[in-house]
Amino acid sequence: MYITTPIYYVTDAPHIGHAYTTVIGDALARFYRLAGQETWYLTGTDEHGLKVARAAAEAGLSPQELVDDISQRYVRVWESLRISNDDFIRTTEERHRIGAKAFLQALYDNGDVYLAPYEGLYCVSCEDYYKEEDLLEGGLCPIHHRPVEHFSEDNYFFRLSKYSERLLAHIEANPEFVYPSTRRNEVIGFINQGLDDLSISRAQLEWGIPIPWDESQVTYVWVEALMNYATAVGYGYDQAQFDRRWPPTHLVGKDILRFHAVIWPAMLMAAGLELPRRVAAHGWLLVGGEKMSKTSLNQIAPDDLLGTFGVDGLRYHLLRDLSFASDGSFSWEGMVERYNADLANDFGNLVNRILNMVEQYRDGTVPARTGAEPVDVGLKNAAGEAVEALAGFADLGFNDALLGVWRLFGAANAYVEETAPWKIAKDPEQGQRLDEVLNGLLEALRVGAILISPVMPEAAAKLWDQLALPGAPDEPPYTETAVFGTFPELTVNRGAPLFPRIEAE
RNA sequence: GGCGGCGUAGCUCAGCCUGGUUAGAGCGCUCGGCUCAUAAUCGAGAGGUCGGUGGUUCAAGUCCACCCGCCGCUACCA
Repeated sequence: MYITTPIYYVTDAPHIGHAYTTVIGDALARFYRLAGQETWYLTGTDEHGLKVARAAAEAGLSPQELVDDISQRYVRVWESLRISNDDFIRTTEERHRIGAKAFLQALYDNGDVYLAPYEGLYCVSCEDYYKEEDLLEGGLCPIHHRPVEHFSEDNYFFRLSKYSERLLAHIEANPEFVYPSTRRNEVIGFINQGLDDLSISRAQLEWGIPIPWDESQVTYVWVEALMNYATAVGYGYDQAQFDRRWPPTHLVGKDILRFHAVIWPAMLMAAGLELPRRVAAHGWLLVGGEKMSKTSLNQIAPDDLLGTFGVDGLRYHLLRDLSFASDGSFSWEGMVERYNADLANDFGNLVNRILNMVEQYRDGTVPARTGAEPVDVGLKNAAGEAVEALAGFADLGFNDALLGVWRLFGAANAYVEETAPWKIAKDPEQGQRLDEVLNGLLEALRVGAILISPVMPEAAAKLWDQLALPGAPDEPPYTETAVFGTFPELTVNRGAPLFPRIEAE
């Protein structure tokens, strides 16, 4: 399973919106690995184009210096969020340059590229094109209130129009190709209104990848950026790797769906490559709540949240409180509520109370069940259902799947109440029953650690350590390791609470 | 304007495609229990004219029409 995020444009510092996409991809990638599937997770940075060149000039840096700096920031943020990407592609890398040129050449050789004048209304101040209807009265630039110029240069065009029918046919034949269905409708509507050919080169720009057959032009940044998904896995220089990884599953924000669901597939058709398995577009992260409404999404850096919620708290919130397909609101209050209710109370406290009882009543060591005693089926069933719920990750149903996993913790808490170990512990004749109860609870924690590992790798690992289990919670396949059985006789070591409660100010 | 979507408990949402027991979940709230635990946990409960009107049907949150409110897409700003 080859999973990609968009490559992020380096004029933007990493913010919570980038983190949302990347955390989703990470949870998905970790899920597939946990399921035992070979998985390759790619993210990276998009580093060419006019805006970068301009930003570098403003900062008094060379473009390369600028992109080196910003791309490193992304690398560091993903490390701090425990993103498990297998590769990080930068479009200024040689492998991308080689691959992109090969890709362009393939389009050219297929007869899908031609030279034609690119005309438009151009504002010199903006250094940008406008459409007639976007201008103010009298043909003035809406930003600078200056007359725009009619501008024309020869560019290479990709015959996008040629692929309308085939794109529609593919989308019709593959209902899962564009997800969710409302976005699929938008894409179909867009194609139906007719596709124009796409300008894929720029003559007045140096910071980019030259057109292979005409080095006086560089590739239009969007077109070049899309190719990263192919060049990162060997296109044009390592066919064996490419064959092994392709095709990808693309995770994108709804704002860039069209590039991934129309332009990119058409390019792939022209290059003779298999289309992506799926292009999944998630909704926006809207900023609500008092503390954050004063600032914009762009200014919320993931670091601002890690101090209070921790990596796992942030990751859990992004996956549990938001629904992939629709927009969701992101608020400090919402995060605190969710953290306290699910992580501190339901889960963290469960871990703490169980380990505490094991230490108090059994000095940290509970004998393994012999198998002769009846296992309490309710707890075992709850674990089985939680394992089934996790499969929802494959359909991007993270919030529902997590709700399902949390039912196991609810069942374990209820089981504690029902069995009341603190009472049994006072009765020497019920020693065996106490062992059985505690063993079942430890086993529930062991299963839980496995199931949360795609979302909360840190907490999963800590819990695993506290349980003194060998190996790691994320060893595949979970469909076998997470089967509820007997917890081995180990001496647990209760650590600090996994999720200390956050007190409201 | 065209195309598409949404409006269900205080909050966030599921259910609607394939009409049919007392409309569900999580959080919040109220009451009760418990005391191993991070004032955590367990149980019970309150709370909804399912945006409005009309229609189809033995039966509509669920299908149809219209209306009101909100939102998305309608190409080259990563």
